[in-house]
Amino acid sequence: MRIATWNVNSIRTRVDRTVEFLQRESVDVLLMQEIKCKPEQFPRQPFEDAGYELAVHGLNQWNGVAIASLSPIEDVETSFPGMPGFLKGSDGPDLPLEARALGATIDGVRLWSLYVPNGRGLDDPHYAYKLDWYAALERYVREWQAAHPGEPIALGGDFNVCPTDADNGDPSMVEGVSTHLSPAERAAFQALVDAGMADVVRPLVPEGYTYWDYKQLRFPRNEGLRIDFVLGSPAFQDLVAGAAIHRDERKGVQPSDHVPVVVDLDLPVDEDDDDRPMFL
DNA sequence: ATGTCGTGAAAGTCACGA
Repeated sequence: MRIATWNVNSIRTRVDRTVEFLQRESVDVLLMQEIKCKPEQFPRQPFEDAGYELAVHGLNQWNGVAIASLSPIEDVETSFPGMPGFLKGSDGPDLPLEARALGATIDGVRLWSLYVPNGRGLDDPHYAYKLDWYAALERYVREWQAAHPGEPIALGGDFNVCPTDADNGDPSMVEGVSTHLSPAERAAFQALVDAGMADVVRPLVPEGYTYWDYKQLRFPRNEGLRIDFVLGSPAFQDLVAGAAIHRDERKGVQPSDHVPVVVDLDLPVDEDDDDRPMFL
């Protein structure tokens, strides 16, 4: 099974090149972020014509996540338990949830398409929201793994953090000033790793960015960021057979500012039932 | 010059988010 995660930056603008990529690369499951539309606005037909099922979660023109899959999509959740909300100018619990998480089980693998809050600025309320969001996500993955020992789960998406200095090639990003680089953000990301969710791409693709700003010739200069990841539990890690970052998707007509990150899984198959993964 | 994008609302440009 081939899984990809991709911040598409508006699916309505990029549906053709998105589906072309899926077909060209034989992607079985695509985790999308920043679809920037409501479900009724999502361009379903090109995906369905290509054989994909869809799960879509969008509330307005902001954020929005979706999953396209050749295999059936089961047990869909539009937020993870404990996920915090956000409302500009408001504080406290029980704020409205944004469309930043979509969970589903596909071929026995629990998958999440995640769009972590950007943070906007170190003094911005959105930054505290980002850290809260990470902390809640860590609690969720710990609880899920405790409740489902030995089952594979992965988090794919735009994590809006450069975990290491090498992940920041954009000179406008300054330590101590910019988000994505702060010790607190890096600790929040590392806490997911410490909860068992390893970056399964890094060992196979040690170099390369996944995002280049549209401004300032960032792509031609290769001044990008590595902020899109697939993090997997130990059972998921055991399935990983390959990975790739598709840098060329930043080229051409109307590219997203992010590129797809792909992970190949070797799913063991029960000989008595080809549709049932062995680990279930 | 935040110099590029994408969206929606009001509008034939602006505000917002990234």
